[in-house]
Amino acid sequence: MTDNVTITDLEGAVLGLVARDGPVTAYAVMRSFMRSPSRFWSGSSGAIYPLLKRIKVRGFIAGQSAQKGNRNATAFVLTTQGRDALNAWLLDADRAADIGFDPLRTRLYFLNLVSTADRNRLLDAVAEKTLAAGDDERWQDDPPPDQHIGQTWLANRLMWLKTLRENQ
Amino acid sequence: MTDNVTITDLEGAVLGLVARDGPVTAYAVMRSFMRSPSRFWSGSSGAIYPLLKRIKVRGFIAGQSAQKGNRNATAFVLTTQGRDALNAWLLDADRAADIGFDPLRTRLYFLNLVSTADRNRLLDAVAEKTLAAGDDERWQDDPPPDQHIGQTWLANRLMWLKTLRENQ
DNA sequence: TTGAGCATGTAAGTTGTTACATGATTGA
DNA sequence: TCAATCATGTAACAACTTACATGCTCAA
Repeated sequence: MTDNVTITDLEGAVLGLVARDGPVTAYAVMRSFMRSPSRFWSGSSGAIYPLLKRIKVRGFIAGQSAQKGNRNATAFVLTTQGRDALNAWLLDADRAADIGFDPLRTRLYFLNLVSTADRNRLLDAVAEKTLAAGDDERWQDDPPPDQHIGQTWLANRLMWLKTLRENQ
Repeated sequence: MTDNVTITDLEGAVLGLVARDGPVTAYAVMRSFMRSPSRFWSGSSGAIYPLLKRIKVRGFIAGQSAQKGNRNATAFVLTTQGRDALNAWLLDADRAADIGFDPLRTRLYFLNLVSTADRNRLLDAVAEKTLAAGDDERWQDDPPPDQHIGQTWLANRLMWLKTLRENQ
């Protein structure tokens, strides 16, 4: 695909970070993903550095020299083409409406293979961890509008867990 | 990792299908994933066939000859080791409690980069598609206990969408 | 008899993981 | 001064996607 408009979700999220956090170094991008509470966004250097190189070649970001003390680093900024690609990804309703990957939902489809006791133990453990996640620094660190996203998501998930637990 | 206990989520879901649907052919497993409403579970033959070979080598499934008319096929069944691996994956509370990948949630973190009008248009479009998904055959096909999972999930998601839309 | 769908794969390429390497900087 | 962490990568490997190939079966 030499499409030059289609990007992956990881690439979209990276462009979003570059757009939002201004000139950012590769390391800063990496840390942002590592701080994510989701394992899906591992943010390993082996994923981020080649990705950055990739989207730079495609013309979505540009590197500018960013001296920090005695050592020179490269900070990335969004280009006009990058802005277009980001917008297209961001407002793609088809992709945004997808149900994605949910490790609990996936397991639920097979959970009648274990005893009711095991099933309930799992649901209770997940509920406890979800509740505890609200106090996790990774959810607390975000600035106000972002923090709201995480908190409403968690609150909603707890409601779903309650529904699942009640309906046997 | 020659761990022989750790499996990926796709491998776990495949083991779950084999356990639940009894002796199944590779093609039947593939179709199950293709019927999934989530793009995450693409179920391409290039993913399923090598995976099946992989977990057979690891001793999690066994193939038995399943004649179908004039043509001979292989149907897979779960082994005792496969059952152990499935159980470990299924009841792993740490992994089950992860928030996974949510294409809407991911976009929300960057949605203040676009106009309020664009943001609202996206949320409305996603809400509409989510509502329509409930009538989708892929959500309707499932047998009673499974269908319930999908329907409560969708209902809950609509509530979250309403919350997001109301809070500006 | 022919096209749709059943059924089973493989090859090439892309993307990601894990693990390693290297060196600078900084606070205790 | 020394450990942590900043900072930037790469190499080997694993897993997945896309595209293709092949042949069977069955209903119209």
